[in-house]
Amino acid sequence: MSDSDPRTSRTGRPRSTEADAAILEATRASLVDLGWSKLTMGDVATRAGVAKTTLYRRWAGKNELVVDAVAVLFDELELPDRGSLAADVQGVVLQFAALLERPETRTALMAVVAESTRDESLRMRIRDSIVERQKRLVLEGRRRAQQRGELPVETDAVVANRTADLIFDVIAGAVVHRLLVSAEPVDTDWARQFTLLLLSGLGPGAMERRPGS
Amino acid sequence: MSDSDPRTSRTGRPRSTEADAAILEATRASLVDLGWSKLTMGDVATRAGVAKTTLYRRWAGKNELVVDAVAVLFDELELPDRGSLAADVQGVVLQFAALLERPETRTALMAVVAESTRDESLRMRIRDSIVERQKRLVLEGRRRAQQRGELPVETDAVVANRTADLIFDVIAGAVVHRLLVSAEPVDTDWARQFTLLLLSGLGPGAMERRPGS
DNA sequence: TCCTTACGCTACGACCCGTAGCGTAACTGT
DNA sequence: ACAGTTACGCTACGGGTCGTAGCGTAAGGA
Repeated sequence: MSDSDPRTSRTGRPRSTEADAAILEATRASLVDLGWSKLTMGDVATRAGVAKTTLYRRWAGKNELVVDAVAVLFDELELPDRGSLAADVQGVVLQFAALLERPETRTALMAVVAESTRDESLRMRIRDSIVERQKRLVLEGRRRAQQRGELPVETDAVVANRTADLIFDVIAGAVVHRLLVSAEPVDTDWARQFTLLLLSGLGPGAMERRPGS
Repeated sequence: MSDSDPRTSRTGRPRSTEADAAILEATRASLVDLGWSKLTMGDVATRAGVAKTTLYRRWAGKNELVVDAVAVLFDELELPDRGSLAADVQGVVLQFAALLERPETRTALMAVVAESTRDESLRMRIRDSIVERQKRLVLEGRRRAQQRGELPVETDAVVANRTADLIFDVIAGAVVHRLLVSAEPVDTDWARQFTLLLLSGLGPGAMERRPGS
């Protein structure tokens, strides 16, 4: 976020929160219409009904602005209890795919990641506002599976954390790659096949001990 | 590639192949130094010792140029027989990771993918010059595993193809996500853990029937 | 009321874009 | 050898975006 700690500045005119919202909304809209490369600060300012200088007072540039504009979209991901680990995984895969189908998300995510390869602070910004926030889904899903007895209870906290990171990268990575690189759809069939692979692996006999549905 | 079919134009001065190579090389260099957003056609031309107009005679713009400049990097991936499916997977994961560690690759791949979300022809260009070409690794690895008896021989060709696509997305996606989004290293430990997950899954008892290290 | 900060607006030099026009270079067929 | 054809390097151009500075005004706090 554009650091707006109320304790830092108590005096003077406060920053307009409506402007903040309008700018982020305008950024997403502009992203849909123009795409990343043709998105300009001037255009966003016009759409938001705000002066261009106001944008630069809050964000250093295009990168930071877009990260903030898109980060909130990921918060809508949820993990309703579907009764089994397989169903939960499949559900979150389809949800994540639906999120990435939205033009502002797919465009912005990849573009910002691309830019972050040369910008350490931007990379951390992405990590904090997007990646770390969504690991909650993995942790929640695993917790439930353990309660159901579908997964062994991890004793070593370090190993447990590493495993959660791994699973997160595998799920998110596979969906992103399928959708944005391979350019193929993520439908129910694919989600089911992927879930099966994730739970059972492709080792010998994997296809025979298939978990429920 | 910049369509250079020798049959189309037999007469006149031929296009300089040295210039082609110099331009692609200069593009990669500029990508390393400046990153995607600050890379300009003029800069590439200067580095290549070529007129800017020459670039536009061969490529429509930045996107197409960068795709061609980076595509060849992926061809260096190989799959030497390491004796087991697990070892083969682990090997290709590390190789792919090493490729993505190179600044020109990581920057370019993500940037071009981002741009492709709004450009159908660019998406196809990526699919053909990068994605499809590298599926050979999956097919080769599975063929070997089947010969060793590690995997069942697929009878249905359609299913077999779908599975190959899935595996490709999972492997490539996980590595890309780990490196570029989560911004964590892909080392031997991670590769081993990932391989174990891919082969055995995370279902009940998966960790006990681990395949040969 | 004074102080402080945010806002909208305008203007600016710097840079990059993509194209046009020109003269020259390289290769081909007769 | 010569004309025909295509690629090249170079220069110049209008159009657009960048990021900043300066100004007067608006909105809160002491």
